[in-house]
Amino acid sequence: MAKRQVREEAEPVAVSDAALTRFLGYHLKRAQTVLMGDMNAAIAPLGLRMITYSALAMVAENPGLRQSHLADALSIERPNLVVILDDLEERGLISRDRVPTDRRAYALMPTLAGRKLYEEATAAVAAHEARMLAGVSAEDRAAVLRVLGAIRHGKGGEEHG
Amino acid sequence: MAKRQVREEAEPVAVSDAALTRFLGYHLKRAQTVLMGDMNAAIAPLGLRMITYSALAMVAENPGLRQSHLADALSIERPNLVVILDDLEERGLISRDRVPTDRRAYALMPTLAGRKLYEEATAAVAAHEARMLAGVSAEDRAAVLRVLGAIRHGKGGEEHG
DNA sequence: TATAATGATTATACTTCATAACTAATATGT
DNA sequence: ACATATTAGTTATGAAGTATAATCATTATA
Repeated sequence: MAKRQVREEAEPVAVSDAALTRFLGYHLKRAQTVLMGDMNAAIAPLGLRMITYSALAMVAENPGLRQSHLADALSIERPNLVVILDDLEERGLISRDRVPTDRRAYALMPTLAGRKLYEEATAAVAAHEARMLAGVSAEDRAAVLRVLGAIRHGKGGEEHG
Repeated sequence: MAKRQVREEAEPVAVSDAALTRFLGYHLKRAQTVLMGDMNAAIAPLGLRMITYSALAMVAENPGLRQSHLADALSIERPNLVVILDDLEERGLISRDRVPTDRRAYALMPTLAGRKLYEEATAAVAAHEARMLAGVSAEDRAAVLRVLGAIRHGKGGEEHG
């Protein structure tokens, strides 16, 4: 019988992305996508996504927080936060308590179940990130934080503009 | 007169995000958002977005590329690539040439205008990234590439299943 | 006290990203 | 050769993320 042409798994076909790999932004975006997807998968069993976890974490660490302040802290729009908090509230993880001194506002409070799930999720995220960074030195991690901080806080981004 | 209660610009209200800042993923996402937005703004005057630029760059550096291979290389779905290429083609930056040996496929080719715009955009992106990373040492940049590579290629992400 | 501003919400639209289904062409199996 | 399956590209469509305008209740301001 003729030697079967092995082509089973659609071999990747060499495409040079040298033009893009010279940019840190390219690596940044791709790594971010991978990490985000991985993290979401890690806490999906707990019924959380990264954005939900982030909100829960902020409430747990800043009890009494207002929604507008949380939205600012997470850099998301207020309307989009509403549905996230609706989810957390419906599942009994946080409560929206009326603020006596300002009855327009809600003081966000974690429930006992919320605190518990927050601890579990934090452990899961930490464990997963530790695995992802297992082979990375402490120096390299520190370097990454320096660089990401520089990017985020716009070194030379908008001078006198 | 009473001392005017200065509250003009909605001062940020201290919210502790210490629970999240311990995770590299948090910094990664935020830095990525900032950098992406900045880069898009940098090449917007050329009528490009990062995804359009990336596609143009790949075509310019890999003339004759097929759409499916480009989609794989950019990690986007084929249907979503179509509209990107439609845009580039309508603007005369690339052409979809029929492949004689396989009349289903298109060989993507940059036009002269496409090459020229690619050069301009590359200069703009490079200049902008250089500014963003102005204060960052070469060692730190190398460290970032190591870490992002480790994340992207899943160190310990999915062993045996 | 009338007017403006704020906190939260609703409605909505736009963008991004993914899947299913379709057409045309090529590859495969008997 | 001919039926069947596969592939390249496209179309249609839906889900998720993100942003804006408008509204209601409440608080601040002139």
